Amino acid sequence: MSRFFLTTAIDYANGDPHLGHAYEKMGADAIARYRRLQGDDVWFLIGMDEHGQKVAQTAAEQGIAPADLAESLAQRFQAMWRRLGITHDQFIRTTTDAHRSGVQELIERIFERNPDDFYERAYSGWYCVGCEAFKQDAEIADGHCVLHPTRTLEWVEETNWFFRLSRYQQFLQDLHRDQPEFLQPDSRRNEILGLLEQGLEDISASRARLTWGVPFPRPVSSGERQITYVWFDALPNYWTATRFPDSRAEWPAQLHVIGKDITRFHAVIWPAMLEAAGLPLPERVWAHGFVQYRGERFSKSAGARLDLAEAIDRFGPDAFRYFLLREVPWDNDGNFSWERFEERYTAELADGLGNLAARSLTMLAKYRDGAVPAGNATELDQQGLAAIERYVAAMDRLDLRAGADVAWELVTAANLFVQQHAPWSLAKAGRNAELDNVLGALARCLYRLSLLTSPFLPDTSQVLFEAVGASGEAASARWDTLLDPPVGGARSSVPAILFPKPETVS
RNA sequence: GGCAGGGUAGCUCAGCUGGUUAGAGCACGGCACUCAUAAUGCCGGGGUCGCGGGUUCGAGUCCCGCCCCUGCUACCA
Repeated sequence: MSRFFLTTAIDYANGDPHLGHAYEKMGADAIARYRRLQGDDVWFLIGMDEHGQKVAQTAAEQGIAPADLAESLAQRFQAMWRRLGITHDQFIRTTTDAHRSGVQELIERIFERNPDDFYERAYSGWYCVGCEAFKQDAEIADGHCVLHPTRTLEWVEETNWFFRLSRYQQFLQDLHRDQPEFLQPDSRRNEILGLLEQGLEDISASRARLTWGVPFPRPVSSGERQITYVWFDALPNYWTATRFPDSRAEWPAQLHVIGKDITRFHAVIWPAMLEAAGLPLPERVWAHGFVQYRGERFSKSAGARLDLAEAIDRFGPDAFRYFLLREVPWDNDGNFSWERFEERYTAELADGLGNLAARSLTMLAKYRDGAVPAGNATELDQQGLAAIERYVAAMDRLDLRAGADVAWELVTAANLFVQQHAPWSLAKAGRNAELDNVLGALARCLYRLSLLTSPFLPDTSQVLFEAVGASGEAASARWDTLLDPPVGGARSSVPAILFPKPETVS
């Protein structure tokens, strides 16, 4: 049994959870569930980034304290993750004392081990008083902040702490060249290699004008105390999480699941920080793509057009998880559309897995009164074992879609198996031994499917598991039971329809 | 602009080092079956493989040019 510590990006406490947030959590959760099935000792970390000027501003607009805004959003995010069946073990919040002290400790470690890595330097730029933040060229139009066109931008200089990121260029180039598995998929790795070719600039580690964040542990030479800038506040959460009193996480993490937009921070800045602090690097960073809606990326505004809670309610959390993980490739962008959702729901869930379960379990009830016969191994068992191998290969390389594909190929194989053996004919002819073989094989196949589908359809998986007469939790079943599912002699039952057709619903 | 990756059936995509009539799933049309959520199985229609050249006995697969799409091009979480 090996440890598997995985994380997702912490979500910014500046708005409600939307499809983009949910997609990442569902994918990471599928991986967590798969690793547990494999017998790993999993620790799954999720959380929220609650500092920064935007949070302070949004809170001010709402007339509440930043801490209250963070608290209310943390509740909303956690409620959403419960609704989706996300099985995280820890929910970190960057405003907690443990995180704040952890950040300061990490910074001190760098000061101690590599004193030259932090230095004071003037940072200058166009400062918008309305935003209380420095603006980049892209955010400036006609010499004014695009969000506050009536205000005047000021050219401001401040002295703050810088981190000597440039010193780690060679280290990072070696890392990405020698360990291609560190950052996946390859498309993202290539981008980072290209970026590194251009050379690295040092980055701010503190800011004078920030108000809402972790105090930087050392003052600048003028004596002023500043606030830790985003990189050194947010990224360390993966490490500080392991130091919470109630955490069983152990550094380093095996996997960071992130969105492709923050690849650079995780593939460049974070490894450099860890190296500077003398800490081991995470084993792997996976940058997933985005779910698009009518060709546009999900964001706060797009979230308003597709309400996440309503989308989940339409077919339920299992179907929602399944659809997104099967429709959107985990290494690239994909599209969300109700048309595709309905197609997949009908073809794959209702007519595919759902109907296979219904016909198999009904025949067990009708012909054997629910007593699952042992029977001999059949070609369906062979196909099941072959599917398991391909499933493991796909899931181990984090190809969630391919993993689901394998499970549904087994569904197709089982339907063909039923058609070819026509159990109804065997029953009429009184060919009982043959009928036992067929029904036993179907029960074992459903057992296998219940485990293979559990990362995608956790609730349905459990229903299926119990329906074939297995006892306990599908989620904690031993993986080796897939070789010879322990259902012979068990009592099966016919559950309610797993995936009702839309017209049946209303 | 530079770098990277793509443009293959209505849709989503496979097609390794060039080689028999270009494949899968979904959708669509017909047939069979009845255990099942009119579900399942079988058969079938459907593609100038972005455009134009070139190399070759032979190119979706290699080379050149062009068109289009996507990503990256650092202080946004």
